[in-house]
Amino acid sequence: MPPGTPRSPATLHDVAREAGVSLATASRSLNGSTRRVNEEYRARVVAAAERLGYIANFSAQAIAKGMSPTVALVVSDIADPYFSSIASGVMRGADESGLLVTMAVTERSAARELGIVKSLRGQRPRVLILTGSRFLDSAGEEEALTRELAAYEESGGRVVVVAQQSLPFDTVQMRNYEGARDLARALADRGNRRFAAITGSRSLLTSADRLQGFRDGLAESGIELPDELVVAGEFTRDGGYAAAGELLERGLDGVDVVFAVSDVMAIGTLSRLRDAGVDVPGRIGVAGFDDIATAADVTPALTTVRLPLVEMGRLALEMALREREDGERQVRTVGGAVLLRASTR
Amino acid sequence: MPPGTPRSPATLHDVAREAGVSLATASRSLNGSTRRVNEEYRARVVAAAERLGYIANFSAQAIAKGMSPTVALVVSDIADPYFSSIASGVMRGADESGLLVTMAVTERSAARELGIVKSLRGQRPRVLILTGSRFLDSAGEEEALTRELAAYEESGGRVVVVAQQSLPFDTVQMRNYEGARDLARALADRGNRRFAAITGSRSLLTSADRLQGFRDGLAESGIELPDELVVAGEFTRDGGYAAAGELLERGLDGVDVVFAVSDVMAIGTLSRLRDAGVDVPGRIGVAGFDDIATAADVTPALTTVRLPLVEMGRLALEMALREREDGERQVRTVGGAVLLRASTR
DNA sequence: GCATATCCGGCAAGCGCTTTCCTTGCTACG
DNA sequence: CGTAGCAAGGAAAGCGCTTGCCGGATATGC
Repeated sequence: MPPGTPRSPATLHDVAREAGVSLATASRSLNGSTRRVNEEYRARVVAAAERLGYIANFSAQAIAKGMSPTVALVVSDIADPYFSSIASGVMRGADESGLLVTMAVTERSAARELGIVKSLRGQRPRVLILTGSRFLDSAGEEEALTRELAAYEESGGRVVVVAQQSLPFDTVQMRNYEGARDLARALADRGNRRFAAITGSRSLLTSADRLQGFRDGLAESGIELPDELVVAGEFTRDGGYAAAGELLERGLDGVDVVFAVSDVMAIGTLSRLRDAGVDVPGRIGVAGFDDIATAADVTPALTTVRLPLVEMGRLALEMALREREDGERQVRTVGGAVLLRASTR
Repeated sequence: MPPGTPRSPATLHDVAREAGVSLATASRSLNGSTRRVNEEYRARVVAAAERLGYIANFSAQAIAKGMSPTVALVVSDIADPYFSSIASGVMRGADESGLLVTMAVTERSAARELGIVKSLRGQRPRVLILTGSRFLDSAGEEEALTRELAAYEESGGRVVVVAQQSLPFDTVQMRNYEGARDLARALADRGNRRFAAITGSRSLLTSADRLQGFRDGLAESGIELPDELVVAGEFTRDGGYAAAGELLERGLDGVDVVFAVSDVMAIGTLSRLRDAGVDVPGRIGVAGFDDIATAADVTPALTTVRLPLVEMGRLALEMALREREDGERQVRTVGGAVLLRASTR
């Protein structure tokens, strides 16, 4: 055999031969089974496996068992701290359960999301976790996605969606509306009177809910959020930066606080205001939503609504792994805690 | 069949039957092959697949081909923006090449890293990308890891390590030493004279290189970095925060700039100083390394050394996918550009 | 002491694909 | 018109593993 020829890794077959037992016994010894195997054999097999550096071929196991020990995770953008925190929770949980995580990125496109789900299904993962907001206006894709996910569950998989109440599957849901409303109340209580808002695309559910909550919270104090002071941008740092610029052009005189529907956007806003030489919170305050890790580290520290992102990821996985009681859809809701920090007064 | 029975997804077999062709023809039509198949048949197969919602079973393909169309990515911590940026680049590249990404987290433990690599090998991925710094003092694990990786390459896989010059595999390397040296020069040129430093664990290669580069850069201007002003902490935001506290206790009088060996640590430092009421950069400046996304968004904006993180991830994957010319080890080096921002004077 | 139950190896049949090899039906050429 | 050459479909042999079933050996009951 010429050097450089891929020497394939030891197979179970090799191990069985080396240990002088049958394939079946080797399999049962190494990879778990309901059946017990005599300790003496077991030891021999384990030793042989060790000697040969045997590592079970997941694909083969997957195919023999009809399902692979992996969880598929779909996020909008892994570089976004919101998603990377959730992913972190999922991965930690997966590790504890001996599952591999395969991840894919939608780049916030409903079409890509659908394609990704289809291709992930090719893996026959045990669990599929979907995070990232639904769009109000992508009904076509959404229906196709629902069909795809339903078919996947039908074939024995489990899907959990994080933060998208609109899909008929197990859900980890966050109180977007309530959190934003509480934030508005807290801000109003502190004497802030005029507000502006920066939202994601109007069709983004999460964004819309938060905005509505904020609006309603203000309304309780008789405060109105004027439409001309609500500007939409991409649901990213740069989107926040750009939207803040737009707001600046429209004139922010007399506005006490700008509410951005996510921390990432709020941080963009903060930067835009800083670049314009606007003092925060002296001249104007900024508030966000999510409490991503850096929210506490920007200056001034960002007022926001804390979401337990890492735990949400973990929770999603737990729900997926739990035996379903009675075919009922599970919905777990996590709340947000208002965190008043230095970026508002 | 009672409802709720997992109805397994359509197999290639089903498609072949539906289309009235053989398994072989169906396979060749759908999943690519060197052999051509008559257009009429092809169309029939494709139509049948569409009708049945057929999705190829990756595991089965993997097992038949001996290798699965996935790239395994190992990072220290996905919630860390440094890693999530690299991961983002890898995932984008993978998507373009039709590969799935499976990811695992070492939590900065060499032992866990080894375990993870072993378990990932079970997937028989085409590519394995390792990011995260090596440790100087984990020789045992490192040797075992090298053996494991070598065996993996032997069996046809490709490994690329990012930022760890010490492993004998294809490498995307960054100029840690030079970047830090250039930063030191730039800072000294601007008239800064007294420095302190915050590093990761002393045994962390990346950290050590950056510190040494910084030292040597200062030395060119005849400036010394006193040992008592170098404090080590965890390679995280909290580590930076804690280390800065330690530095504060030791007394920072007269120090012009604190250099933290990573932006994440620098941001912790910034927060610690802010909490202590120390004006940055008025009383003291802070500099980091990496240029993670938020570096520009903290206030004051962080002086740092820019590394093209996303591109590094993408590059790593490209290298792995490129045919190896002649068994030679490839090393690609990316440089860092000094970015003087508001956090230093 | 015999029948029955229990334990545990091993055999072999898959799991869903790819790919080699065989076969058939053409085209091309002398 | 005969034969070599080629294109393309199909049969079947795996790929590495799990697991239902069989059967020999040992334990248990009357």
